[in-house]
Amino acid sequence: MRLNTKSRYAVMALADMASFKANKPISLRDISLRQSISLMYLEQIFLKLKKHNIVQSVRGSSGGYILSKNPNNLKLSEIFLALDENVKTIGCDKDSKKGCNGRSSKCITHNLWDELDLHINAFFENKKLEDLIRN
Amino acid sequence: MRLNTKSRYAVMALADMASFKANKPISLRDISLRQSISLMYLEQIFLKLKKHNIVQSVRGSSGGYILSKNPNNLKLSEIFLALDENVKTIGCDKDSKKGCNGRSSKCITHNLWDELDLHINAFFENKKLEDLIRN
DNA sequence: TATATACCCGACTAAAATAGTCAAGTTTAG
DNA sequence: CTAAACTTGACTATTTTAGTCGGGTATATA
Repeated sequence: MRLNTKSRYAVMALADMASFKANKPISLRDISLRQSISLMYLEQIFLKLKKHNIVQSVRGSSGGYILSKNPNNLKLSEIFLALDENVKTIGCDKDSKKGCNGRSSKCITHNLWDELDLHINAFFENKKLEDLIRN
Repeated sequence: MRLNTKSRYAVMALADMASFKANKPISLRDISLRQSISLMYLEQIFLKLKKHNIVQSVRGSSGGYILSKNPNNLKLSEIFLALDENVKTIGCDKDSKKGCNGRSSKCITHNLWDELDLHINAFFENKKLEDLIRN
């Protein structure tokens, strides 16, 4: 798998929004300042979050973003999915039916990576955004 | 975290050795052919495995490698450790006391990555090489 | 003893991924 | 009307990955 800064910052930014509980839209500029994340990078991240309907945008002056869901109802797995990061371990090509590593059948470790994926995805399936800010 | 081909190939190669159960040392050339892994790359991998005493080498003609332990006693976590891959999620700098992301205190998602590490490490702690070949 | 086989090991490199930046917008509150 | 804030695609430097290369050393066996 591959957890990069995009995923990490996305979770940080959303946790920031959730803990802030503003009635107003929250601007990326504010999140940028509070969480020490580059504004331009946040824009890139929120574009994806918006496309996956995790946040909604309000344009114009005094605009910003608001969470589409209640934090106790937003699974972390949804966030990773939005960033094309749906926790895939490097390993065998899941799509091709052709087997692994140029071989004609499944490789000896194939099932292992499948299990690992399940294990990790289960972790993120069971974590809600709310869990991060309760503490 | 970061699972790369080195870790993956290491597990494949060791599983190959375990399933072969030769009394003779097994040459990298044989493993290379059976598992479709470059010989030169295997050499690099086995160097590390040897340093961590996961395998032992027999030099010279008709030499090769033998497993140092019984496969039912070799945890996958040991293999990853040998390859400097002791499952670290990208995230906050664990060593520095200085907090995360240039901030003076722990970031809002700090505990999350700690938990994830534990979750993944537990998976590899509980898996033995034997588990891969029984099936 | 010759020699082929196989381990040993550091240095190097091409390709891919990451972590952003930049530029040029559009929308809308005040 | 203008400043704040979102929108979007393209671009790029740096780092990491996934190996290769080359020149060893050791030893079983013929």
